[in-house]
Amino acid sequence: MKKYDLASGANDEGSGRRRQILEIAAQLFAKKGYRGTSMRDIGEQAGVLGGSLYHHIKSKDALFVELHNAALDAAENSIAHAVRVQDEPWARLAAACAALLEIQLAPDSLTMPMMNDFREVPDAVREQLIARRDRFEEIFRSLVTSLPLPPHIDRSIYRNLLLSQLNSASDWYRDGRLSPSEIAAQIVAIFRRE
Amino acid sequence: MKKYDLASGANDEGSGRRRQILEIAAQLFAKKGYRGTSMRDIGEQAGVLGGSLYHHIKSKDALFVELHNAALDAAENSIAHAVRVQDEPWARLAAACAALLEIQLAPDSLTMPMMNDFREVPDAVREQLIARRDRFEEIFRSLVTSLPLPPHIDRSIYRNLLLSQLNSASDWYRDGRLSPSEIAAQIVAIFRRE
DNA sequence: CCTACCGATCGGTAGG
DNA sequence: CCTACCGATCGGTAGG
Repeated sequence: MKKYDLASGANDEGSGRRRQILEIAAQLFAKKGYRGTSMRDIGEQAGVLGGSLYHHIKSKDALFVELHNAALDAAENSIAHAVRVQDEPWARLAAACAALLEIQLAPDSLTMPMMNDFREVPDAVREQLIARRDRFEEIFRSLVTSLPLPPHIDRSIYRNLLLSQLNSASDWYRDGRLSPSEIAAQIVAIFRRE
Repeated sequence: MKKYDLASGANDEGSGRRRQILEIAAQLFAKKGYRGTSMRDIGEQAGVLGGSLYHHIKSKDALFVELHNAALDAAENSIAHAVRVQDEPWARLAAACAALLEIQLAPDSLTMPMMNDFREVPDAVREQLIARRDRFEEIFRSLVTSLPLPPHIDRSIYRNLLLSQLNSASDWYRDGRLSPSEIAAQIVAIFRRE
């Protein structure tokens, strides 16, 4: 328990510093990727040398996994809350998409690096990431199952297409034009096919 | 001219070897990413030491850019050919999607690494990649412009969604179940909204 | 294509 | 949190 609880801890002084470091790391990982971000980069942003970070974290790998899990935890909570107040299947899906996109597209958020760049990560890390992501995707499996879709639509493909849509939105999104929830509305309008 | 012509060259002996190295590099970059692939990795697959590769290529950066451009050249050619025999706007889009997916999902192809992991690449490389990709996307801009879409659909968003769909298909695609063209049909069925 | 090497950078640690 | 360092690995090169 509280394995991925970034907000609080037994020791408030140490935890504030730790959380600050996690936020910096999340931003750098999101911007430069796992391999493109060195511990010295993170230290520089935090105002310390790279080696000093190891007082707060165990390893670069563990840091990355923790951030990834925290992001998915936050997304799950936000989605569960958004879906709870909706009854109609399409409305539930729309609420989930908007909640996820809101998190994915938030700048400077702890929850940004829900990454797809599983390629550049060590094997041991990738296994953990994939296991967590698979659990996360269960939410969408269930939401898609409830949808009244024509029989010629493959729901497995449909779900994967929808998820990759939501995950890669940050690749092309530039804020100013449309808000995350407007993007979500466009996605659902397409996927709703009406 | 013939800057990205991987198939032929003035010297057939040297070119065969070079092409082999490019194919190996493409597979490794696609699997492990730019930073996750070392010149020594590529050399190992080719049966030589890393340093020996520099007889055939100028630098890792140049190699990566060349592969990326070659992939987009091949995709453009394939798409242009597939679209040419179609008249109806939706049929043209469907043909383009199928052609692109066929390339994206082909295993062990030179043309695989049409990547999204622009994050982990040096700035100078990323600029070239993005410039080439923007040119590539013009095809889809034109295809989407011709589509009879309801007015509440934003065509810019629509195009980005479609492209990110096609680009990230390789993340979740597992062959055996559906063929690339069947995936393309599913995508178009959704985006066609009918 | 290899030997032999370069300067740089990496994740991480000991000891204070 | 720093100093000082480790072994490993990186892209790349000279010279043959």
